[in-house]
Amino acid sequence: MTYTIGKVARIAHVSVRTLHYYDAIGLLNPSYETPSGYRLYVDSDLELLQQVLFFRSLGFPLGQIKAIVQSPAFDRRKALEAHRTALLERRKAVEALLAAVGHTIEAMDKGETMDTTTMFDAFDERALEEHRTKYADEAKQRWGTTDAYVESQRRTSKHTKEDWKRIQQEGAEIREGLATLMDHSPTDRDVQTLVKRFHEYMSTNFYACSLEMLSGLGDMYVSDPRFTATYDKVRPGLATFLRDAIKIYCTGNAT
Amino acid sequence: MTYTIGKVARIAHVSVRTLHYYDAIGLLNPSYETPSGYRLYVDSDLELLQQVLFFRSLGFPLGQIKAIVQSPAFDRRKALEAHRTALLERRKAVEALLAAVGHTIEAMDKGETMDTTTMFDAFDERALEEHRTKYADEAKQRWGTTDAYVESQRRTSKHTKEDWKRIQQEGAEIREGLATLMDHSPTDRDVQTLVKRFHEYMSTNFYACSLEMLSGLGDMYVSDPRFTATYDKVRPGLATFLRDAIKIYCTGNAT
DNA sequence: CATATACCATGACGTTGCGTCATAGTCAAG
DNA sequence: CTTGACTATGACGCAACGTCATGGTATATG
Repeated sequence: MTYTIGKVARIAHVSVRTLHYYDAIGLLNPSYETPSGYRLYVDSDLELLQQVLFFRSLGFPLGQIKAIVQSPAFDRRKALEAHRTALLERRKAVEALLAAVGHTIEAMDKGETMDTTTMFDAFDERALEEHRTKYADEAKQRWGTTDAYVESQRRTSKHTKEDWKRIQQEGAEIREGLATLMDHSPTDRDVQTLVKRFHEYMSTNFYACSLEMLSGLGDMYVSDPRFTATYDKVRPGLATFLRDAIKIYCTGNAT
Repeated sequence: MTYTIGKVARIAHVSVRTLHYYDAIGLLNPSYETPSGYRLYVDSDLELLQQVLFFRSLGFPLGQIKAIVQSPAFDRRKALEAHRTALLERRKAVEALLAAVGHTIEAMDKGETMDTTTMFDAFDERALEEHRTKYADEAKQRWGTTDAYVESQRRTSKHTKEDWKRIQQEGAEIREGLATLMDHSPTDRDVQTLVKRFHEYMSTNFYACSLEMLSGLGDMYVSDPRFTATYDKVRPGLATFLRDAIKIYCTGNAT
């Protein structure tokens, strides 16, 4: 019993184009063809197609499916586990996006409007939020408390629209100040004074910031593109400069 | 102050190619260019780029980003909500894949091997599982019990490798039998006898199957491509035929 | 001032899995 | 013999760039 391409399409509920494509990429070549060049599929072809569709339904890319169905020795079990891992990562990625969108909506509720500057804020604030949560999690694990978390919640959620404008203003001032001092060494007295102000600024407006957290924040300014961009836009290299200055500040103030 | 494309790329941490692309699609056109055709970006361009990257980081497609950043009147809030909905769907899709992969791995553990026939089983079993769970959920909602679920778990998880071979064998027999009777009416006595056997087969080997559930199963054989393919491969039109026969069986046996 | 080097431009192909024409040959029925 | 249903190949389109390839430009240096 042989089937023309259209019949196969109807039986398996795929489009003719799909079968054309699978033939073209060598995933499923019909066993026979008529003198006039029509594709003819047989039962074993249909079974192979079922397998293909099965793995497709699990989200495997066609390239892998080809490897899986065409070599019986292929370790399907391992492929499935690996695929599961990949899917878990995909889910994590989507969840990160969801969190980001959620934070943005929140930020909009606070600011009501969305001009250029609040944009930046929302952008940076997301990174900041992640940083804080990360530390809060670690703190929770180490000390079994959620105090830091609770406290920080209190601090950022109480800000009014006016507050935000002021906070953002002061942040810009600090950045500008640092930018004009970039020709000096990060150890420079004036620079260190600004870092101190930055530390207080963070602690006052965002969340109680230990020296350790501040240090981590400095690293993030260099490693997280969201922050780096904001700082480097004021003056290229500013992010790195601030991180170095923070490191020195933290070392100098360590108990 | 103007920036060449390379500088912008470094500041914003994107590739030159990306800026080329954004220029090409009209998402971000530099404000000036040198006599020799070099792109020159100004500060306002950088700010626009920041906005673009912001929305990109939320997972928006560039086409939408273009609309968002280029018309100030655009309702960003609504766009965000809509995007959130889309992300939720994406997460659901990934989770469905994860469940499917999980089921397959389980099925492999049961069968230890993965020949052609167990493949089908895993394929169909997934659909079956979804159907059962759906009904279990509804049952839970209606009667506040999880009995159906628990019972089915007991029923399917107790099968040995031998059992599965037998079950699969009987399933094939029923399908074959129905296929040879397809020229008759679905109301035919022999057909109805086979449907009864099918009902018992399902109840014995899978889960207690009320007439209502059986009827739903019949619908699924036509609407869910995973089942339809399995049945139509035996003989095209078999899925529909079985559904019709099931309907009649259910009507005839209704209390 | 000529050259080496770093930076810029445009063009085009590759990626993933098909959908969607466009053009043209083939087959069975009336 | 015509018509309509079906088939074939070929090629563009989509999303968001990465990655050459080819060639002009700006700048620092010997």
